[in-house]
Amino acid sequence: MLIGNEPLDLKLTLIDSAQCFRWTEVDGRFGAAFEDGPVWLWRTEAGIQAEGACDAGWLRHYLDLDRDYAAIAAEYAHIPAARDAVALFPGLRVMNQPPWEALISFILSANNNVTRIRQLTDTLCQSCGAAWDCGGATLYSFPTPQRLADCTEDELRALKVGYRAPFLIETARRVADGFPLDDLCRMPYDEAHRLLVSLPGVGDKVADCALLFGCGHACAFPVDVWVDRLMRDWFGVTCKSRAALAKEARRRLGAHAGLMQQFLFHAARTGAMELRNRD
DNA sequence: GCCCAGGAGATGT
DNA sequence: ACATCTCATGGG
Repeated sequence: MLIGNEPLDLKLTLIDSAQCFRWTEVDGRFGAAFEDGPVWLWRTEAGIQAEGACDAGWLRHYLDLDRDYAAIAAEYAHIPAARDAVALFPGLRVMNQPPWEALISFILSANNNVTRIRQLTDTLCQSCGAAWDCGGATLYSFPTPQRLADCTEDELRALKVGYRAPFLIETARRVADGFPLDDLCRMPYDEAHRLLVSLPGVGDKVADCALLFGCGHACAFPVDVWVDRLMRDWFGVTCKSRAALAKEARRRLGAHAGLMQQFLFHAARTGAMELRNRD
C-alpha cells in the first residue's frame, strides 16, 4: 500500500537517528512489530510503501509525514548552525511513537550508548513482547505496561538493564495503574513535563525525549552530552545546568525547537558538523 | 585497561 | 539552587 511520497529517509529516520531503537532492516525493507502485528516499510519509485498491521493514517502520523519540513527549514534559515544541519539531512523526520514506547526506550537510554540501547531494547522486546513470525525474520512487539509491571527485578537484571531495572518496573506499574500517558499530548508542555519527571528513572532529559518522540511536543528540547556540547560550541550558549540550557534553547528556537534538536544532535553525533570544543 | 555513553537519584553544601 | 557521587554494562 502506498502511503505517501514525501521526503523521508527510512534508514536515517527509523534507525540511524537514534530516536527509536527497534526497527530492523531486511533486504532494503524496514520492519517492526506493533500491537496488532508486524509492519514493513520500503520506498519505491512511486513513494513510500507499507504492508502489515496498520492503516495509512496511523503510519503517516507515526512518520510525521503530514508536517511541512520545508516550512520548518525556512523558519530556521536565519540561524546558521540550524540551517546547515537541516540541509545536511533531507529526509530526517521526528517520529510520533507510541508514548509508552518512547518513555521506556529513553529510560533505557540513560547513561548508555546507542548501540547498547538498541541491544537492550531488542532483548526486552524478545523477552517480554509478542513474537510475530515473518518468514525468515521474527519481529517482537514492545512489551505492554502490564507485562513489564509483572517482571521481577532479577528478571530484568538478567537482561542486563542493570540499575535501570527498578525504574522500569515502577514506571510500568504507575502507567498500568492509570498514569495519563495518552493525555500528555493534549497538555501544555510544562504540565506534561512536570508529570513525566515524577516517574522513577525519568529526569528532565528523558521526559523531553518522551514528549518530543512520543507526545507530539515539538518544542521539547532534550539535552544530552552531545546537545550540551553543540549548544555551547555552535550557539555560544553558556549555561551552567542542562535544564537552563534546554530552557534557553526553547526560548531561542521556539515552537519547533525539538525538531531542530534532532537535526543538530545527529550532525554532532555523526561528526557531519565539527565540534571544536569537547569540554 | 581506560574512558565514554541521548542521565537519574541521593546526598551534601 | 548548585556540585559531586554512585549506579551496571559494554562499546570503542
